[in-house]
Amino acid sequence: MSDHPHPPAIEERPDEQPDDQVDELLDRLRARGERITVARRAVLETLIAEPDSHLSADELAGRIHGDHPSIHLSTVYRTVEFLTETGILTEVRVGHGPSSYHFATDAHHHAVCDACGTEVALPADLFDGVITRLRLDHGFESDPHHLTITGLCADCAAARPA
Amino acid sequence: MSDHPHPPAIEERPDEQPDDQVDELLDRLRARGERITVARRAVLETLIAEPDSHLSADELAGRIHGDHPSIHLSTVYRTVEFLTETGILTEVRVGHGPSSYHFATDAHHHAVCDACGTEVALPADLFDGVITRLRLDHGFESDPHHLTITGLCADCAAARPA
DNA sequence: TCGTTGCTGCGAACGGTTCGCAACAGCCCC
DNA sequence: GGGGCTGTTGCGAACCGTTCGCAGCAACGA
Repeated sequence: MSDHPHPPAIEERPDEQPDDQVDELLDRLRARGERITVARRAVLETLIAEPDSHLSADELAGRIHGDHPSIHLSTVYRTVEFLTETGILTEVRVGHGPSSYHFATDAHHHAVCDACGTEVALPADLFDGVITRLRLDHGFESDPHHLTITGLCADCAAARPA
Repeated sequence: MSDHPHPPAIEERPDEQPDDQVDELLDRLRARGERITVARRAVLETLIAEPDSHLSADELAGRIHGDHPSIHLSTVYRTVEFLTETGILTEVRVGHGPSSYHFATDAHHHAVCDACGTEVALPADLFDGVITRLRLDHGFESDPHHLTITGLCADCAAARPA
């Protein structure tokens, strides 16, 4: 796999066609000696088709079933696990629910509401100070691109009586 | 301690006997009109007996079974849920494993290692800047006392090839 | 085109947690 | 201190997200 737990992001090319983006990612896999399979292509295509969403394995499988009814949920799990290890995807764990996945290019943090599950995207530099202190004081290495913090979103905080 | 949605911490009295601390917490429940039951007392006693640990529902049940073999695991789940809602306990979710619980008095954050699951306790003020920015920029209210951040602990970061 | 090897489909199993229900136990009131 | 109301418990089954084992298949190099 990689020589770094958090590989460099792929280049952003907003002018590129979705298919080209998928091919580019697949080329990266091929270059590493990984196999290109229908399931891997399908997962990438599905995520590229909904750029800003965070899909769970189950949601991915549901969408993929339209074009590829034979791709099994467990294959989706194995595929997202593989793509996460490879550094192409990032796993986001929200509360008690299922994990969801998005492209690792999409560098940002998340605030997840404990009450309603809403996710708020946060700027990538928000935790810079904290991460530096963690490293210096505790030797702890945090992924500077994908952290999740919990609390109450504006709506739920307002609705909740102090 | 604060004006935020999470209830005020109970007072710390290190000179107090464990039993007195339990009684004090139970008095708080009684004052709210909640019932005092064997299970609730047992959970509080067990957690007070191991002040710095973070026990899962299963671990709690295991310890409680020594004195109270009839207290069922599902009762422990319901009890910690109740005590968390009441503000006496805090739930800490680490990685893919089970939730664990500790007293809400014990204000600190956690860094959890993605690789080995080690928890590092972090100073309570570490996230102050981040929390302020979250509130001002996103209306998001985070619990300033109990956040969890993930990454690699010093050992695992060192063991992992660059 | 063939052989190797890794991926997939399938279903069963897993771990953590929740649920429904009848029996029980706290607490209030007399 | 004896009811009675009502919330809590014990129990087991169910649930949900996820993982696993295995046989068959398919991607890729030769």
